[in-house]
Amino acid sequence: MAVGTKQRIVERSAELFRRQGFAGTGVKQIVAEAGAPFGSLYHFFPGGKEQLGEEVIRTSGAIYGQLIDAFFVPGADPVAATRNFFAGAAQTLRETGYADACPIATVALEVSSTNEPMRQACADVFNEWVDSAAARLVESGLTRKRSRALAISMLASLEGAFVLARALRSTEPVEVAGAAATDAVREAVAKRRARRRARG
Amino acid sequence: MAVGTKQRIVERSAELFRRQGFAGTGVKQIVAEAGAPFGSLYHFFPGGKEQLGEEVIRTSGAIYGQLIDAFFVPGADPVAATRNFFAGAAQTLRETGYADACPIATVALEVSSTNEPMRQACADVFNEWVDSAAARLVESGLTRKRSRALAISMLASLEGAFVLARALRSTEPVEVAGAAATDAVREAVAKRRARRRARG
DNA sequence: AAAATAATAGATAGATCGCTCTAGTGACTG
DNA sequence: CAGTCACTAGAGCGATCTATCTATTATTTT
Repeated sequence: MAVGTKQRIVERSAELFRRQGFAGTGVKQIVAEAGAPFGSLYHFFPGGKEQLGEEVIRTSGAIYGQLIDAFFVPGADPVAATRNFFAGAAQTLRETGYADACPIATVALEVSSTNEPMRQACADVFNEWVDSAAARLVESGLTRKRSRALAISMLASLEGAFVLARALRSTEPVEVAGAAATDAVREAVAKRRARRRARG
Repeated sequence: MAVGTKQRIVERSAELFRRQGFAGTGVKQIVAEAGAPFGSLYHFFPGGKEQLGEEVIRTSGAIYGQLIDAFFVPGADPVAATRNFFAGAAQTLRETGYADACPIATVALEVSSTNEPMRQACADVFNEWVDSAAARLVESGLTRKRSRALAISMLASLEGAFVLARALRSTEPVEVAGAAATDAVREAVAKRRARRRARG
């Protein structure tokens, strides 16, 4: 087979979950769109829909984490990275008819108060993203504390902009939030440089 | 009756939708928790679950809009308002076990690609919030353009912080995003004052 | 080649979904 | 006092939900 059945199931589920949510997506729809036999879903995921959901969150989270890493390359300018990342997110939104934004946010809000294993999976993914982005900011000379705060602030801006953009069918929130995030990174880096100059 | 059946249905639905989503909440659960007869739901909402959902979004949106207005009072300091609003949001999160954040964000992400009337309702609510907050920033001396951008940026930060906070079960994102938003408002107001001094 | 394992295939169970329907109650109104 | 209308009350319908079950076909191992 070209692409494994399990992988097709996970990929289709990821698309459907992010667009219409976890509860709003039926297993019948998943196997139908994945071109997979119904029995195969429970062969690969004995834990049923919940196990599939958790695996989809972690897989999608890892892929999106790689996307973040691709922009925030070690040694590169974090200001440009921030600007480019938000611009890319806006472009993806337009190209997919405002469907593909954050791969896990829709599910995260659904399960945070109702499903502990899946909530934990979302939390792990968010923590990985924050830690990864913060690590790059540390490399740019910011303190650990400042880097973490900036990474959280940027991610929050991005996630919130996605919520607004999808509902409003406009990329304006992503562009505005991107500009604000870029400014924040620029100022943080500039302050750090100024402090170093004063000391050195 | 102390509180009307229709109102009880809307209030319970609002709580359930924001916590477990629209698709994840059954009409049987709503009437059971509202202590309402099943038939009454379809008496008050002939359009069924979708009509109820749309009304819940608009009602909850209006209530939360009043909350925003209560902080951003005309003539008051927008910097303090921003700080206090985020602090209040963090407190509510803690007090409700990270359940009550934005009243419509969960539903907004679920329906944005699947249900046009409900998506439009969410869009209307978000636009009202932005316009309302932006109007107060204009009164603080900012340009219309700058006010709108700042309002969108603040709302995006808040919404995204809610997503992270609920999944991580921590108010850190709300506190960090609140500090960043407060800084942004302070700087915007300061710049405006500086420009006025230079001209005057 | 035989045996064991992996994956496919789909019928079907049992519960729950949103919703319709009829019947009944209680409070105003002519 | 009869009639009307808003609301209550819940049985039950067809559809759909997740999950299990048996049976069959590929693939790998011995």
